[in-house]
Amino acid sequence: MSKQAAVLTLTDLNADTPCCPPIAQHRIPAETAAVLAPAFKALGDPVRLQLMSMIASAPDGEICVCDLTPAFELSGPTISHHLKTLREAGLVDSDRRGTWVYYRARPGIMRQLAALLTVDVAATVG
Amino acid sequence: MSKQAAVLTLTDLNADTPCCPPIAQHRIPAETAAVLAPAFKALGDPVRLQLMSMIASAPDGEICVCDLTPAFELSGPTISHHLKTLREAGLVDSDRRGTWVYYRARPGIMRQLAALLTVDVAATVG
DNA sequence: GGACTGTCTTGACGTCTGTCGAATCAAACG
DNA sequence: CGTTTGATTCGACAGACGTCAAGACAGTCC
Repeated sequence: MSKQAAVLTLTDLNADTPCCPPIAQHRIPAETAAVLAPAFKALGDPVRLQLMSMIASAPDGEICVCDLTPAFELSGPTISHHLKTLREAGLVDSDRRGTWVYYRARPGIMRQLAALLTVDVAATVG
Repeated sequence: MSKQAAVLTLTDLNADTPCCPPIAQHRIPAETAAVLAPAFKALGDPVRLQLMSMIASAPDGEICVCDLTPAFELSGPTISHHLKTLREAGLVDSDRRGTWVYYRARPGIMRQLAALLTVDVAATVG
């Protein structure tokens, strides 16, 4: 209900245009924090950070789950669970083609997060 | 003990030189993920993300806890706990001057995290 | 020194998270 | 259609996390 003006959805983060200035420039509003924090949270696990890296750096822009699972000493369900977390955070997209499922990074939101952390050298005073 | 070659400490992240290429370029090793994931994790809470933003965007480069606490509808100990988390993640530094405690952002590690998330436009194929 | 203010630590409680084994779903192949 | 292979979902469990009330600590002012 009510104020939908401040509402920001994960879909918006797909865009290439930055949603917000760096946190070092302006204090971010609670609504923005509520939307972006889950994305950082998803990257806050070593396994997921590696998964994200493997997906984002895949030569063909996508990678099969069958290539991800054996890279860790974890069970299939656990990897699947982490992938679901990345998916729900809007960081990756999945796509079943025949027997195999492929994962692809969504560069838009990654750019958003990177922009948010950008520190202007001039801003660090002197 | 043993292999200290691959060990990466939080102190290293203070430097201005990037510790690693973007995750979209190369798969990051497990050791790097283990060190950087906690920093993302620390930003993975809405309250801490706002705290980090308030600290990083403070006009004087630092901000008093007494200015942070009333900005949230949370108890003092809870804010203190979140600040401790940010401190242990290497994202901020604290400094007591008289009665008040001031927090300051550490731009080095923020640059590291931003660099890690950088997505080269040319890398997104076409 | 004693009282007061501001901040941090401790202890406790409910919730969320990471992990696995077992079961289930989806597609391909006999 | 039954079997096999790959991926996800379900159920369960230990451990971590977010929160607060109460207490402890640091510094100031009288």
